Amino acid sequence: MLEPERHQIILDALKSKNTVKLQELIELTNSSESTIRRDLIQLEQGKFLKRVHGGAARLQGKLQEPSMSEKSSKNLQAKKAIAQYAGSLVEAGDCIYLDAGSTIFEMIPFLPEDIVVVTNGLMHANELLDKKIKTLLIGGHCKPTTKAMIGRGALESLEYYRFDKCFMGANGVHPQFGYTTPDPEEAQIKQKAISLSREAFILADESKFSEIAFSKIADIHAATIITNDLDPELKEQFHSKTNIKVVLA
Amino acid sequence: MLEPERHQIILDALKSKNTVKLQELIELTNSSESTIRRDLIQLEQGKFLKRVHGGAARLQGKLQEPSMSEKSSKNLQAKKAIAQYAGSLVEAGDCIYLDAGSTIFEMIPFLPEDIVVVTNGLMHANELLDKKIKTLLIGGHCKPTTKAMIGRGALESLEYYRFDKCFMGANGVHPQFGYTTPDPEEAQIKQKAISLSREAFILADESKFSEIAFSKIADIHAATIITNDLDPELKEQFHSKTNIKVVLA
DNA sequence: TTTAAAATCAATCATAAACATCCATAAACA
DNA sequence: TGTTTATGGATGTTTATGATTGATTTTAAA
Repeated sequence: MLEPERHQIILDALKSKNTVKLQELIELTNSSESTIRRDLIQLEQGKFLKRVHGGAARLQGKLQEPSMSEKSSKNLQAKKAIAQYAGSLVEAGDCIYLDAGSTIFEMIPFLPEDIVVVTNGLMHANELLDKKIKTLLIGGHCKPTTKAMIGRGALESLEYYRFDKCFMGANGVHPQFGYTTPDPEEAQIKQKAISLSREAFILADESKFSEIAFSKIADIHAATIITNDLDPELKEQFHSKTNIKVVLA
Repeated sequence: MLEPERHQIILDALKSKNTVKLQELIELTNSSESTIRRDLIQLEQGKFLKRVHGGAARLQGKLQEPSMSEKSSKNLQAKKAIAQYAGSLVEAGDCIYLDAGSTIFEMIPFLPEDIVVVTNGLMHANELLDKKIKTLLIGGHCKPTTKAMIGRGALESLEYYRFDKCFMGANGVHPQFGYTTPDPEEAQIKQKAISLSREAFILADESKFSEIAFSKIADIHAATIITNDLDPELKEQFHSKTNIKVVLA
């Protein structure tokens, strides 16, 4: 078994639980104790986990802000369905904003070619260019974890644009403040982009969102949530109490 | 079996899984161990995959650069020597500008960590982030071919910055207008960045540049050309007629 | 709290696999 | 024809791995 394979198995094991025992990893990978130990040392040096007596523990920081590659392996099926539906909403000639995030990333294959896209996602811009789509990237400071453009420069760059539609990942909505993004700078960008757009769409690939979670967005702007599996009762609550529409992909 | 065919098989194998063993590739392609090894070295240089002990692994940030990777490995050798020298000129604490281009791209591994980099290259920003370097990307329109940021927005983004040093690719110098970049917008960015920098360095990986080619830059700003193999006579002409310095890597 | 047993750890070593390098051959090229 | 290029094999060298050793930590009983 190759080293990256083992490392992936170890990291995957830490996704479901907070800690993992050395013996478990030995069985999972069919490797010797020595090898696992060496792997753990490497992964700890790379700041992927913390070694503890008897095994390894997940890092706190990584949990709050999972990287795009980790997220993209999860729920890919549901994500794609939602992304495809969202992509179908974009019409030729549109000028749209795409938020930096793994769910939005999945939209790109389903976009029509004859549009203009503004984004703050480095990876997104790269993918869009490969799809021959006219792409503008807002400037600013690059966030290492999510490869998203943030900061004062990014906010100012946004000022120049107006969008027909904007598409946001749902993970950025906070119950109290309107966003769950750990980074307030990234949240600012989201909010600004929504305010510059005629229509706002939020892609929720996991149905574990609550009514209150979106209330702040509703205050700011009319928005539509696109999801795949929503409790009908919750959906009714949305309709009656907020100006947020909910559609199923 | 032809080389492009093998390369495609290798890359296809990595599409379905994260890693592939050398032995698998030998069977898949009916080639020898040596050949596969050479292929993997090439593909790694082209940033298509990462070589690991026992085989190859898919790159995490799946940013691929078909335009840059097609360069021959010969040029790459000379390019790296120049890039390494250029990188050694950067000191901790510097704020530098990196032009979008394959030569400049090679500098990145040789940069110290404790610096701030502003760039207009999408791929450059991605690579810099992976090297834990604080990175700012100027906004604007993304050019599909070179993945460079250009246009009005990019120019305006630049206004905010001042650089200790800037590094430019030599292919952008025009005999008459000072630049050979086919795209005048890209040339504008170069010129602007140079004017914002205390020192300007031009990396010439091919010695087929002429005196006149740099005259316009000399008019604008003092600059240093870094190259590997320069005709001594030509070098003398530079010294006597322009304010451009020439150094060998 | 002290002590002993068990578990886990770090360090070392031998081995087999993988590696880079070199060289010979054959094909493509000029 | 001579030259370059791609390939496959042979070579020592390096690396990853698993086992072994003794040191350290945890656990639990006295």
